[in-house]
Amino acid sequence: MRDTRQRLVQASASLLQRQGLTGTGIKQILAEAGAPYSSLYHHFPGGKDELAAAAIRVSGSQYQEMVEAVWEQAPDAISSVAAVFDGAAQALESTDFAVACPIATVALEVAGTNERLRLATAEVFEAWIAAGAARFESEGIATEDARSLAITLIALLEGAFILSQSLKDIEAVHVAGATAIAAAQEALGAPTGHGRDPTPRRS
Amino acid sequence: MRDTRQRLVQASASLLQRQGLTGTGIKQILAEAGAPYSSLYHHFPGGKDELAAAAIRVSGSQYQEMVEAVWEQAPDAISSVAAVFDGAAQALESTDFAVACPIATVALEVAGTNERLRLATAEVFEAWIAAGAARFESEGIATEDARSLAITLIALLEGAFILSQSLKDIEAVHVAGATAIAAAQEALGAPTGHGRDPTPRRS
DNA sequence: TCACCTCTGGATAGATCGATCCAGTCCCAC
DNA sequence: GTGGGACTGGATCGATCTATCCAGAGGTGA
Repeated sequence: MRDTRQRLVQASASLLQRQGLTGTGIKQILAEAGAPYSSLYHHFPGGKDELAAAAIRVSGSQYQEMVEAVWEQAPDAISSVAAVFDGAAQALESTDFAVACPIATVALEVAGTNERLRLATAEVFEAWIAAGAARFESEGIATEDARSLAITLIALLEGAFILSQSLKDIEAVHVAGATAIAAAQEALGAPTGHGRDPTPRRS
Repeated sequence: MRDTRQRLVQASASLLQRQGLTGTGIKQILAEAGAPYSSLYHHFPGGKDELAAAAIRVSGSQYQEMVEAVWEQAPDAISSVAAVFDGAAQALESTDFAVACPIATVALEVAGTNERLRLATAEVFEAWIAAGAARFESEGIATEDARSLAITLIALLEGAFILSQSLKDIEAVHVAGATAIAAAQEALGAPTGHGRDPTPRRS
């Protein structure tokens, strides 16, 4: 078994997303990965922290790749924004609100308590912002506006995830998606006509 | 000491905000509150869960009151939105990014693992949404649009908190605040002139 | 004063936490 | 085949976790 390291990282990523850092025990990770203690400390001498840092970075870039794949299937930037929020809503529903942001829970947990892991989450968010900003720049939006738009969209998505997961209702994701589309349209200088119903119902 | 119960709730609220649920131990709460084990289980026979539920509800309504106080000091709705985001940014900076949303960390932690506490966080968010919607309705916005606007603003604030706390930078709160103002202006049917610089710099 | 109830004080139980340890297995180079 | 590094298996450690337990302090009403 050469992929023990990879299984440890994937098991950690999955459990961290659902239970957070302090809510996930080493034994649980080992059980899910089917690995003994010694494998963990062989591959990650730094223990839980080092494993969690790797899991954060891996799941962060996996999520980014998934979003980019969705993005590229839409014909234009506005449709891409809509597709990302629709996809997020669908993922929430089909997993009973278990699958949302892979790192948000951990990010909040470690922000004031674990500088090493805080930096790992910051790297992921900064990569997401940079990727989004690059997309919007290529649409002709000025550099600073592109960055601001990317931040706005990520904030809307993250905030909607919190509300949707707590309320067990995808309403917030749809509402935030409509706002995201409006913000993108304005930044792109598009006509003010709304592409979507701005007041979706509660599900 | 008749206020032991209250001290327990306040200590829990403070620690839960900063460390989350599983990151906060009973002993730490008792130490901060200056209370023995038996007091906790006397006032909260349900143990940690019951105490946490009380803390979530109390800190949720305290935060709501604080936001409403800021809201009412501004001359109009748009200024109120700006004041809330400015106040949030100031609170983050002055506490080294420790004080943001009182319940977001716990909300994400318990969403899929603890139904009782999930319901407590859902109550708080629903109360915030209802309060915001009522404000916007009184400004002449249609019921459903008012609710959607409230959800959008809360999502923007929560998402910006995650980014700001992880990146240790208030940029996201300022950017989200600008988007929130634009969304409120559009819902209010205001002229499309922007009240604020839409592309704030990084701090 | 005495009985009673609320609340406090702190020891302790039983489980689980992250981490360490070392013997053993596997595989590749030589 | 044989030596050696990479990796696994699992017992075990001390700390910490939540929760329970009961004796006692303090105030109140009869």
